[in-house]
Amino acid sequence: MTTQIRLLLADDHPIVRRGLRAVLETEPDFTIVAEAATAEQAVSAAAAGDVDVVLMDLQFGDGMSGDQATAAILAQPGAPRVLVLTTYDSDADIIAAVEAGATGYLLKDAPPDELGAAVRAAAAGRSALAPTVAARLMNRMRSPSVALSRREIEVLDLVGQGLSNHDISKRLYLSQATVKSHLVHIYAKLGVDSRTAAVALATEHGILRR
Amino acid sequence: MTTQIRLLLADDHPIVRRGLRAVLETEPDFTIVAEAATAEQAVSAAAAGDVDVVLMDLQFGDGMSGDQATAAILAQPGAPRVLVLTTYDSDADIIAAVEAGATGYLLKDAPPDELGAAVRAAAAGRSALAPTVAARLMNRMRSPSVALSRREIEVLDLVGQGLSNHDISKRLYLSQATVKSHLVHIYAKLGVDSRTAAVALATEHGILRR
DNA sequence: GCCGTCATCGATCGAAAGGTGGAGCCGCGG
DNA sequence: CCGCGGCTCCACCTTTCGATCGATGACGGC
Repeated sequence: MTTQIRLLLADDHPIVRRGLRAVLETEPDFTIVAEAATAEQAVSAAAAGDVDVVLMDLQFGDGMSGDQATAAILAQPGAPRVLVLTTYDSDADIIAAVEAGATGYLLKDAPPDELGAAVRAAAAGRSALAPTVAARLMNRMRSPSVALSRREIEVLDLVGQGLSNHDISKRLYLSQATVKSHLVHIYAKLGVDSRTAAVALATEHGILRR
Repeated sequence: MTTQIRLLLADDHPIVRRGLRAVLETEPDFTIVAEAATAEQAVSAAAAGDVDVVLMDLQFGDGMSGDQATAAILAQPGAPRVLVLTTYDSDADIIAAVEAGATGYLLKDAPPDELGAAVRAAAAGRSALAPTVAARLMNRMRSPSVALSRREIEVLDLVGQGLSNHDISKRLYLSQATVKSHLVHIYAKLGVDSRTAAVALATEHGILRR
């Protein structure tokens, strides 16, 4: 017989927690030891120690985000595995979660049996990725990793807010020449030739927050 | 004693349906008569007739959207009430649902007891709005409703994808003059003076999809 | 010390975008 | 019927942006 897998559910939606509980409790080898409605609660519950796998949502209403909580949990000795379970699959979310050390990444529209399989995989240290997520990761590996510098992101963010070069130069205490220079570098790195295209691509790739 | 309230759950996430079922079945006067995993299923299930309240998600993976399904359901004689239950609260989603004739609008992070109260309110024909949703509606009433025409939205959408005026004119089989003309009107309606600012504002207000 | 990256600034020039004003067509409703 | 709003187009002008050169200093790794 297999050993029991002890689970922690971290999601800010009570309804989702109830649904997960209903789905997972039908499996005899799963035990739900705790629930967390905030990322902070998840971190302290995981620190208590008697957890094998954390089912972690990425979006919490306020406070710490799911990927931050994931990193905090995994930073502790004897940390459990973290299986990210979220509604949508933006590039930024995925890479943030993977970088934080998540063992797997599932979407909430996954069928229940797939969920159980992913939990067992995570408990065994194997990674479980939803197909669309895997595809996105491959995509990211193939494309030359677009690494903008901090300053460039700062400029591009203001561009995305609709500011002109002149506005940006005042906001950042720069000359317009510098702003333009940053933009030239940004365009080169992203392979585009206009501010709107740069913003569109950066948003799509999760470099910018909406 | 009160009469039974017959419910239809429409959500593409199995986990959410399980959670809703778990939460709502504890109420003695609720009966869940059907579930729907797509908007189309929801429409046909509601057409069957033995439903009082539909709990409707707005985001479905593909096919018909929740607000379209809401409109389709309410178009039929003897239609049930539709209570929208969704994860997030963009302006566009809210107005689309309200215009489609939804009786109430709840967020999934609502506590379970609030959900029960909203269902009873909907069954009685009273409307139930989450506080943040109500606030947004008030906000929209106050601010001059920024109604862009279909063509203007089409143009603005392409602008948001990073296309130049020339690209847009070719894509829509227009002259650049026409594109510029649409943009001038867009800027006037939104109170901005650049394409990036227009895209930023429109995205923020939910006029554009990300 | 040298090299690469980042950040800063400058000048110039053509292209794109924005501002202004006008015009014709069509459908819908008072 | 006639006005109004949406959609289409045109011309002219100003401003902004992007492209292409260039340059300097700071910082860190090899």
